[in-house]
Amino acid sequence: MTTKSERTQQRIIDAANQLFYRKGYNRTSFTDVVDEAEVPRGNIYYYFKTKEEMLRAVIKHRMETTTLMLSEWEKSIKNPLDRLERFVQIMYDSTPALLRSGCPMGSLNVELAKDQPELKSDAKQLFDLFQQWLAKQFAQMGYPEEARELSLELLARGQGIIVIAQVYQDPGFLERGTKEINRWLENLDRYA
Amino acid sequence: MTTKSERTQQRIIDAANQLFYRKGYNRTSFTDVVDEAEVPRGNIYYYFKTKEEMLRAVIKHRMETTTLMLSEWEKSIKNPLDRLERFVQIMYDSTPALLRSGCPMGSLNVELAKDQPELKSDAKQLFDLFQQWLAKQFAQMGYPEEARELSLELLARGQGIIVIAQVYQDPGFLERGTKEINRWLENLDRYA
DNA sequence: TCGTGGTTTGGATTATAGTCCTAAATTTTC
DNA sequence: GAAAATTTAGGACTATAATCCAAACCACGA
Repeated sequence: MTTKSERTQQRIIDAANQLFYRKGYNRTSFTDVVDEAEVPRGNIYYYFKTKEEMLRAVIKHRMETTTLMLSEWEKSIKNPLDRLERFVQIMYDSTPALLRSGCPMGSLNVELAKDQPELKSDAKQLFDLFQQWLAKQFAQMGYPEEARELSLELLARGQGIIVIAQVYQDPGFLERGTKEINRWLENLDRYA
Repeated sequence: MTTKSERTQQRIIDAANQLFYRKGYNRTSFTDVVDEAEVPRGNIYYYFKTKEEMLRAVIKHRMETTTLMLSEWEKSIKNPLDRLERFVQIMYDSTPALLRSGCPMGSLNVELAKDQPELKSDAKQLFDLFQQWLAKQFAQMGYPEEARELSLELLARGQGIIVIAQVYQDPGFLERGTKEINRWLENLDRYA
């Protein structure tokens, strides 16, 4: 059972998570978070002394939900190809959000890579998490040597497609892009 | 011959251009620009009343230098394949800057796409400029129908590679990525 | 019941950002 | 070379951000 205080903290994290995604980390103010979470102004400092602390909590939260998601995929999907395609599918499923705010992981990293090295290294963990999971799938598919490189290539393809789809507000590009990735994955699987 | 005032304005634009790239638009303050350009605090407002105006001037400046660069490539390089590969080469040549601050065009668009729609549409022009030039080359190469799609795909590949190379601080990934793009372009050319 | 630690408030405080103003200096124009 | 326009210069002003504080509140065990 969760205490009221825990629930408040979670509300703050959820609000910050959303705002950091929609507005970016630097353009999100404490006031924004306080309003969104419906927490009285001063109270937020009881939970997070600084904005950086808040970001770390948000990243931790994303790490947890992502870890859960990936392990569920691993449990419910037996075939590595299908798992990789499941990954591609969340891209497609998230079209509206991606067109509006870009990739939550990519845009955060791009933002923090500018001049905020400590925070950047925190955000990078999110990439690591996906990268390692993807590499595992490629390895199981029959590419143990190339697994890391293939996982990076898959991530790069995803990032590129999302950036362009967002710039041109073009859901079709995202759709064609994900289909093309699937073709590539299926070929890899076939000739493994 | 340029007047002193014109040179001052240019110094401001250059300083802002660099800072927007290195620190991002939102995290760059007037104070930063003033310091970098070595212009007295109040003077900058004689040239740019608002920060947005300054960004627009920076984008205009980038548009001009890019236009010049592309038209010079067009003049000095006859073959569309070679022109496309010249484009890929600036990516490779810019490795240190890309690892530090990402793609100047991509990161600006990603930043402004969050919640700053008017500025975003200005930044998009930079993509349009490259996109149209690239499409022209693909058309000349023998793909008039697919030119736009191919140009978007080339841009997407570039963006993806840069993001991943930056996240992992991996110049090798950038090098392998650009080589792979060249292979792709050469195949397109061969079977046009 | 009381008190003590955790929690809640809202406003106060400080820093920084963006913007404006006005007077002096300089350049341009006649 | 004087008047007019442009440019310089530094500080003042306002808004907004992050952060802090101290009093009030509440829950629960002694």
